[in-house]
Amino acid sequence: MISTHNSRQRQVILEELRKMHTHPTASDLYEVVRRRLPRISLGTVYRNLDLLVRQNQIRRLEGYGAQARFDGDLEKHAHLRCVGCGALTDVQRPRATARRSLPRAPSGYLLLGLRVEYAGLCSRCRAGMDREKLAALRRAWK
Amino acid sequence: MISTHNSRQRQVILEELRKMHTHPTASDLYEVVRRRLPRISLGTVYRNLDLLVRQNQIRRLEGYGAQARFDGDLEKHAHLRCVGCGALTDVQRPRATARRSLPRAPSGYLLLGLRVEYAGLCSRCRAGMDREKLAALRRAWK
DNA sequence: CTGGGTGCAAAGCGTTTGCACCCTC
DNA sequence: GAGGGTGCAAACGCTTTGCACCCAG
Repeated sequence: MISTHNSRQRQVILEELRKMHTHPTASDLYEVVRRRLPRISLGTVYRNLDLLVRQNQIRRLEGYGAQARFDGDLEKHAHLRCVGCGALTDVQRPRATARRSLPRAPSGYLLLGLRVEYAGLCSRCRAGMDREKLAALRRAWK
Repeated sequence: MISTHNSRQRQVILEELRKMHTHPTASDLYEVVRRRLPRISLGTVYRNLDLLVRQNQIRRLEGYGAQARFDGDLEKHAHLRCVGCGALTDVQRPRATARRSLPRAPSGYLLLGLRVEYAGLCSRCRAGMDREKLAALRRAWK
């Protein structure tokens, strides 16, 4: 991780992301950063998030849902996503899913690592869900 | 999975997806289906893929990269994604990442399951990559 | 004849990019 | 004064949607 000079905007983006534990989208973060830098543009937020990801200073979380989310915490942890509302929560990754649980790589491939994401329902989404729909969800994830 | 009547278009989309093992995007599939139904529209492909996903007849694969990909194979398996070109390959999921490797759910949450995705480099992408970049990739996935 | 499904085109939405300007070194 | 970074707005790419039409039951 080559640490280059950070512009004021980049610095603030990084600080704010590290403070948040909600895995914000680019525009969530834009709203927060705007309180300190009222003239910043959304484009700048995107550009700097990209740069920070490339420098391994933050992580981009992709997966269900269209929008990318960002994580300022580089410590090893997994995410639990509510399949109802999309909320992301940090969880400890169980030992069983350690690095050695890699499969045999198909020929020619170099294996780098794995990503694990858990799926669940937060209490709110669980409450507002009828029996039938819940059963369908359980079946889909069986 | 309530099996309702499938329109001709939906039937062909499902058949063609099940034949393919490339985890096509919607427009990949559109091109293929078009050979059998020249007047079909991309919108119809999207609508039917959505419907089939909701009916648990196929799976939508999301993750790195903007485009969703679809999988007609419902058998339990994991995917290996080339971080260079985004290609997806099926891999057997090692036993270590079985259902029981679920973490303790945060309070209020109902855990449904987990998704595992492996990251790697296909031979082509590996070949065209300099030492430095490869080292950075290894670091990022360590 | 009725309703779900379709083709078409336009709109939507998150993200990227071209460009002129503006700092900082 | 040179070059990276910025604000702004337009463009982009994938996906969704409104609408009139069509066709099977």
